[in-house]
Order: sequence, then structure tokens, then C-alpha cells
Amino acid sequence: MHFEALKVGELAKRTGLTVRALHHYDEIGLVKPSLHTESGHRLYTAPEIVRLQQVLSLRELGFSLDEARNCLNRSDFSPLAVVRMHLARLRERIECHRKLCERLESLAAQFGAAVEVSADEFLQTIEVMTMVARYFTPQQLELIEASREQVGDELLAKKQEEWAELIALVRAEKDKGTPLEAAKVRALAKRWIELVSWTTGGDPEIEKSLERLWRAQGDQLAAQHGEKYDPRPVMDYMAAAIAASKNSE
Amino acid sequence: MHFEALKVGELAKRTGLTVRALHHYDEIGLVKPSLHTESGHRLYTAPEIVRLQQVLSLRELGFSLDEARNCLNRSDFSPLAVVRMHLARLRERIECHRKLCERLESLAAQFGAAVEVSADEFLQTIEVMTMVARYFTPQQLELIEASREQVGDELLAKKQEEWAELIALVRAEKDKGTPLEAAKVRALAKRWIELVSWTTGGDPEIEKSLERLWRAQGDQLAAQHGEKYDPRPVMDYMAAAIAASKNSE
DNA sequence: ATTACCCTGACGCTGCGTCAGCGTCA
DNA sequence: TTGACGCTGACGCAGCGTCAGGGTAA
Repeated sequence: MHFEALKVGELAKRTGLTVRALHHYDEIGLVKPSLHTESGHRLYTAPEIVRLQQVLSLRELGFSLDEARNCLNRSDFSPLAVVRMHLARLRERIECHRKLCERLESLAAQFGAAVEVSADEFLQTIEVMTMVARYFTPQQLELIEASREQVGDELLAKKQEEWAELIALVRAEKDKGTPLEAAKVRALAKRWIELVSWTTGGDPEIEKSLERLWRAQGDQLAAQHGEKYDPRPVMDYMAAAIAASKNSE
Repeated sequence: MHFEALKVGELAKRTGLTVRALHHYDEIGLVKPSLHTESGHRLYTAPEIVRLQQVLSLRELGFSLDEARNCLNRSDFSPLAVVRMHLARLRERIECHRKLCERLESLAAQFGAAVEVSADEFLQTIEVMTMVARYFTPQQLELIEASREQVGDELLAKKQEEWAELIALVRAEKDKGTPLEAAKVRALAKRWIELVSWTTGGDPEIEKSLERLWRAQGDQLAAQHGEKYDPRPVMDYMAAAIAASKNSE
């Protein structure tokens, strides 16, 4: 799974992109496979796949392929930031789509009813339709500026270590049976909250995903870093500690 | 409101389209203004605006401008059908977007957590992203076939008359104070339900819009066809009748 | 006379689709 | 040997963006 290198056709099948598109991305230096067979066949590995996802997110955000390449080559664009931006946009879009639905429902109702259909209704509907497709370019600079201050890879690695450390610390207190009200535990709970907030960017949906992820893949983590770093036994303990410290306020 | 003819610039402003795009649509015979000033300035009136909306809906459905023109010129494509198809697609899209959101949330969570990010997750995410953009062409034939059996303008006009007639009939019974359980009223309720179903295509959201529309624009209808055809007094009466006939089952 | 539109060409661009002609892997 | 897949050009195309050069409406 981790080491498999995919040929273009395989990658195309699994992603829904066309072979031609992947060729094109290679040609313009956007996503270049890091390996080739002796005969020159492209072999795509994990980093390129990640990059590919980034490219598609940026394109959805309204960037041209050229702009996407620039963004990805400047190192101040972290993958995490890109995914978050994409998420934000998607949510806005869903809202826009809902509004457009309402307008179309209104139009549909007017057709069947005996009411004279006003041109104004159509104009407004068209405006909403174009808004859905637009509203990109105006805000792009804003986006780019906002992401300047985003995370680099080293910071990310540091935060991951912080997690491992914090999990181990909490685990220790838990195993000692330290009561939830103890000052030590409170301090840990505070750190926990802060780290969650940093990791998720304050997004509650991402937080839910994080929980699901840990519950599902805790084995992997435990195997990777050692049993002490398995987050699962720790999560409930922290949840209880946080609840307790809230109650005592 | 009804008679105003818009110049390109005005239309562009109100719709969010560019002047160039409107010029282009004119060039290729897709949306041609029916009027011009003596000096050759384009003047867009209501029918063109409706057509413009249709064009944009069809484009959102994945048709090329050429295909859109063909559709609109064959008379078996009713505006109502187009709006309904667009609605259906939008709803599917919202669902897709939600799924994509979940995938992106999962990705975002993986970045921050210590878990090894698997390439497979990225592949799946990319697939969902391309699905959102695709899933058009495969189903287009299906759509086109489905819309062959759709409403023409005369049928639509007939249904509008049916509404006026039905409303008048119900109004008469209501004014006579006929009880809700009377066979006559039941028959009317049945016709009412059928006509609603036809008008809305069975879509509950469109039905809500229809109600809102009638409540808001009843005056207009009354003024247009005479007081007897004001739907508002009739709607509650019918709702009660329908509820009554359900209870007695 | 100015300013803000409008017109009609005409060329340019992005992001691939679509052959063509030829190697290669199982 | 035979498909199914891969490679590299090269051209084509939709849907406009973007000047250029000139008329017009208030």
C-alpha cells in the first residue's frame, strides 16, 4: 500500500482523471512523477499523489494551473492550509447552492401557477447562478494573504511530537489514577484543548474527524510510537477532565 | 418592469455575466436580442432573459453551448423541464459536496495528528473531487430521453386554466359553506391534489414555493382573473378538506 | 466637449481531447 | 504473437478575455 508506485493508467483509474491530463501536468511541471521505469514509463509515488490532491484543491479554489504551481513551489503554502481553504470554500458553495435551489424552486412554481412570470425573477436567478461560479477572483488575494502566515512542514512535525509527548504525559497520570480535579491534570487538559484547537484550526467538524481517526487508527499509532502513545485510552480521560474543569468554574 | 428593454451593459450588471459573453451568445445565435436601437445597440427583453436563464441552466447541466442551442430550438424542451433538471442536479451536487467535505475534514485531521498519512486517503479524496465535476456526461442521454416526454407550452397554458377553474369551483363551495365531508368537496380535493402534484412534479420543496408564491402574489392573480380566482381563501379550505378525507380513511 | 457606453472584428489563451506513429510488457 | 498499455509530438477546440479603432447617447 505505502510503497506501491502507480503507472499513469492506474493512477488515472483510481483518481478519475484522464491519462492525458496527467501527461499535461507533467509537461508543464505541475506534477512530475519522481520515478520512471528504465523504458521511461511514469511511476507515481505518495508525494506526487499528495501534490496532485493539492493541485486539484487549488484549481477548485479558482487558481489556474500556473498559479497552482507557483503556490506549491513557494514553501509558505502548507498542504494543511490548502485543504482548509478548500473546505471553507466548499461550505460557502453549499450555502450558495441552497440559495440557488430556493430560487429555482420559486421559478418552477411560477411556471405551473397562473401567475405572470416576471422577468425580474429570472434576472435574480441568473445573478445567483453566476455568483455560484464566480466569487473566486475577488477573494483570492485575501486567501493568499491569509495563508502566508500558515504552517510549514517543520512546525507540523513539531506539533506531531507535541501530541506524542502530551499523550504520554496524560497516559501516565491516568495510569497513576490521579483525580480529575488535580492541578496537574487541569494543566494537561488546558494544553490538550490548545493543541486540539491548533490541529483542527478550531473547526468542530475537523475535530470530529480527528476523533474518528484516532479511534479507528489507534493501533497504527501505538505500533508506530509505542504503546504509551496510543491516544484511545487517553481521550475519554481528557474529555472527563475538561468537563470537570468546566463544571468547577 | 415588464416592458423595460435592457442594454447589454445593464443586463451584464444585473446578471453578473460579462458584456463579452453576451456578445458571444449573440454571435453564435444562442441568445439574440429581439430589438435593436436605430444605431444598432442591442436591446434585451423578457423572452431573451428567460432564454438566457435556460442557457445557463443547461450549461450547468454539462451541455456545451451548441448542445444548449439545439435543445432550446427543439420545441420538446420546456423551460419547466429544464429548471427541474437543474434542481435535481443541484441537489445531487450538494450531496456530493457534503461527502467531499467529510473527506477533506478527514485529511485535515490526519495532517495535524501523528498518524502516518496514507496515500490511499488522498487517492480516494481525489476521486470524490473528480466525481463532483464529472458524473455529467454519463447521465446526459438519460436526461435528454426523460425530457422528451415533457410539457409543451400549450399543455402548460391548459393547466393554468385548470387551476383558475378549480379555484373558482372550490371558492363557490366554500362560500356556500358546504361541509368538508361532502362528496363534492372530496372530489374537488382529489382534483386539487392531482393538480398540485402535476404542477410541482411531486417535489415538496416546489410545493412550498408554490404556497409562498400564492400567498405573496394572490392580489396579482385576483386582479388578473377576477376575485373568484384568488387562491388564498381557498388554500386553507382545501388543506382542511384534505386532512378530513385522510382522517376518515 | 467630455465621459461613459456601444459596436464590430480579430487575435490570444487555458486546459485539455484527439489522433498518429511507435515502443513495451505479460 | 497479440492485446493492452505506455511514450512523445502535434494539432484542434470551446468559451470566452482582451485589445484596437471607431460610433453614440446625455
